[in-house]
Amino acid sequence: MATARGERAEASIKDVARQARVSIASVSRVMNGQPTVREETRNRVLAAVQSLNYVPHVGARSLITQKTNVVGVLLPDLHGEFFSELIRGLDGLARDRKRQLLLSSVHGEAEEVAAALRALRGKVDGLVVMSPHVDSDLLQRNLPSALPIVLLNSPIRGSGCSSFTIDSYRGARAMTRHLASRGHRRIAHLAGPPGNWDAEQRLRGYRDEMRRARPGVPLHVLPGDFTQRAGYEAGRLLAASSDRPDAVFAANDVLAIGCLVAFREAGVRVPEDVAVAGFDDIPLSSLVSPALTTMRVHIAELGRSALEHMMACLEDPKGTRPIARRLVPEVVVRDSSGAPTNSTGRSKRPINPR
Amino acid sequence: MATARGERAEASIKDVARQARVSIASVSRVMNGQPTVREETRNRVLAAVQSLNYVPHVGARSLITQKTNVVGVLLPDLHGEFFSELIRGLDGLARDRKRQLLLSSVHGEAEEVAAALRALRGKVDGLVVMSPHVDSDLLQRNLPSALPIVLLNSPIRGSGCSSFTIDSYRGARAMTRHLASRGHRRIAHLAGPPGNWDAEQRLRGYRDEMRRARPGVPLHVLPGDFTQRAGYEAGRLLAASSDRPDAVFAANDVLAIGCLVAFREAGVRVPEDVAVAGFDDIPLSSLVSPALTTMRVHIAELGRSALEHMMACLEDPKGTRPIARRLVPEVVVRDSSGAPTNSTGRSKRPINPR
DNA sequence: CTTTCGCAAGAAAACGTTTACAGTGCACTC
DNA sequence: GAGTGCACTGTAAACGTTTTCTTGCGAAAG
Repeated sequence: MATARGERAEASIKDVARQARVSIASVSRVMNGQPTVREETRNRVLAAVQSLNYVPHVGARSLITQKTNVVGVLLPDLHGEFFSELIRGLDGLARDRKRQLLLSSVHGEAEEVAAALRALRGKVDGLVVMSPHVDSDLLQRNLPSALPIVLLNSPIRGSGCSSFTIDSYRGARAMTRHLASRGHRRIAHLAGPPGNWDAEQRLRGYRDEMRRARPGVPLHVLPGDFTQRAGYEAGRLLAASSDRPDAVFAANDVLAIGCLVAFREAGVRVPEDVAVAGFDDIPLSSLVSPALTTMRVHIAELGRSALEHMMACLEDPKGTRPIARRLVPEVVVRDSSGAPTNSTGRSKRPINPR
Repeated sequence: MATARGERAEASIKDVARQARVSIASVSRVMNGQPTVREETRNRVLAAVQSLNYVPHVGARSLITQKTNVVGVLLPDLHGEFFSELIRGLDGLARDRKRQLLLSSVHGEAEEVAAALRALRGKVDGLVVMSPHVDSDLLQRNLPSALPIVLLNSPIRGSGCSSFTIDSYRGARAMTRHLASRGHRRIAHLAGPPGNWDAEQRLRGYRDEMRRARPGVPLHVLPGDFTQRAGYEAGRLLAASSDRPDAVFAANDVLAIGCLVAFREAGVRVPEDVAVAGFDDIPLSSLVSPALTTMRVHIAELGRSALEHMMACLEDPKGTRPIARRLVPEVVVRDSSGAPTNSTGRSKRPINPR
């Protein structure tokens, strides 16, 4: 009973074998529930396990079984609700499937990604990688060759890995169209960081749809970087500007919310003076006021299904072919995008039931 | 160059040794940057490494070095900003120190915790455990004996592990005092889940401070469980109730925000009709409107310093003694708790600069 | 009474590393 | 010309498992 912590090294299979007066093979068999062991032997082993407080060393086990039950997750960053939602989705499935997640976050790209990738060899059965900077070559070169990989947000063509992406281009067009349908003419785009795949798709979607729906209206693109601060700065600029646009379509929700805060502080009313829309539908978006119109991405679902596919690959490496799933987000209309042109009622939506 | 993915198994140190015509020992020496190897040999090895795309198998390495460079993190759940902030803090330090995080989340407590703990043996160098249900015995019994452990939020006395906790009791007293100082008399408490250590401390703090600051005023405790939905339900109840309290002190921010939403829907004005306060200061709290008065906990910092202490223990196992750090949260006054009794100005705070 | 079978359990190889130890060759020193 | 020391490299044990063989042995079959 008095097994005070930190007193001695962990017991190994050998210790158990010695104490139970059997071979290590038998201990192993008992631990793995193999039927081919006599009742009496099993009991002796179990008793020894109990008394020594033996716990198998999974690291050693996975060396020989070639399975770790761990999936590596490589993310560019961990700030904000987008990533926490993603992790939530990943973790949900991991837990259901009795697997664990090895988290690795990276900023510096390039060399740092390579190092992180290397540090994962032999520790994971598969990899979920989100590499928003489109450095396919780098990734391609550093990927351990035999490891199943699922890419999030940035397909690498011909790489042989599966990818789960958000159709940012179509999403951006849909949102731009929505804003236009609300009667807004001069729609500005608060862009994401240059080089980011999603950000670029969203910018392109905005451009194309503006040309189609609002031909002649000049494009208005403000630089940003997916942070609330950038949204805030842009919002201040716009609030003070002499020719304020009718609507601001931010490349993600966090930017939009920063913008919202700046507008509130400056006394600019949303949506009366200017409409605002975001992208991602992070949980926060339904809680700010005015509630944010945005593109619903089902972030947690994205993570979950990516991991699900990865597990399928793990169970049947040869039976599964790489897939490229592209999730189409949907417009979620809330208060911030203004009343419909032919109606006056504010949308009254139930709260987001998490 | 045409190293298409998935073509063959990974190269091992033996393959490199064979190709470079040296022993595996020399390869190992080169990989670990030991100086005692001739220039020419080193080059041969390096060339082989390059051509075989060799990456050392960290799993195998850690089997013999007894170091994994991974820290396990056991959390009760992953919902909400509290945990994402915590993970952010943990990950920040992990990244700085070139370590990785192995995430494991648990709900069912008891047997599930034990299983999770076992699944970690040999995969991690240390453990950060958050077990809000006060089941110290269970934890105590299942903890691998030699593993450094840091407990988050729920000290186990005499367990020999370090713990980092929030002083929820003092925090709750401070918040209750604050609400009282704002002139509120009938202060209700929206409690957290029973059995949760922090929730119970907060309830106790509320009770004690009410008795001191508002003797004679009956306590009013509503059951809850740290979810937004529970806050919402409680808010609806209160809004419809005939004797609404002057103020609601929720056991955490998420509850408070749920409550806020219910009040807004019911047309109950905050803080004019009823004040609301939360606990934790999740990032969201400064963004809702009215901005939420709450106890600032510095969640990410908590995670970061817990991990920092753990690393210190890892580097010098004998030199560090278990510590029990108790972080005292501070009142953050925002709009939701009402104007000071002797002033009318709404507090105008800068936005939370993440 | 042999042969055959099947069950239980042990021996040993394997997984991919690190590292203590033992060579090997070579330049010095006496 | 043998001993000494040094710089380098190879051998083999170890880490904690799983798993394939092998072996021992009692029972069923002939």
